[in-house]
Amino acid sequence: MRYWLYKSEPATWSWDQQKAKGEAGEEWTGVRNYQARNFMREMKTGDRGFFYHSNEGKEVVGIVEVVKEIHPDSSADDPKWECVDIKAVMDVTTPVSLDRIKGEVDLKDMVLVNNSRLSVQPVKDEEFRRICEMGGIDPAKAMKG
DNA sequence: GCCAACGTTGGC
DNA sequence: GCCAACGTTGGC
Repeated sequence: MRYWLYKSEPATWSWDQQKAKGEAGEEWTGVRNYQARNFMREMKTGDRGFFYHSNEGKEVVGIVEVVKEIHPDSSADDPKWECVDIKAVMDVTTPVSLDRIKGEVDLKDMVLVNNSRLSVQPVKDEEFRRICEMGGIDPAKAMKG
């Protein structure tokens, strides 16, 4: 089981829209960056992740899970662009802002802090657990597959 | 709205 | 294959 973080501008695709897709989930379309795509290639069904609102909010708002592994991105005209499907699992009770994350010594090495432009990124187990705690949710529940 | 960081493109 | 020019992302 690995953990990830997915960024989305709420004006484009919000956590509410993701939740509305329910158990079936939705394709994580629109990634046009090799690094981000390659991370999606490593994802397995059941992997958990954070849903992060970029630009507006700048906070972790939800927990998601991979429901379909890598496949062509239906929104792309070039087949080299691929994506996974993810579904919403639960809300983060108290959204965890980028400011708070930057304020935590234990989280200073997060990709989110050091490479602000990468839209799909890996999260370490300890980092995932810490942010769950900061968000007021039980890490055991958020992290179980 | 600005701009730093990063990625991509294309001329040579 | 280098690198200047340009485009995009996303925090501030």
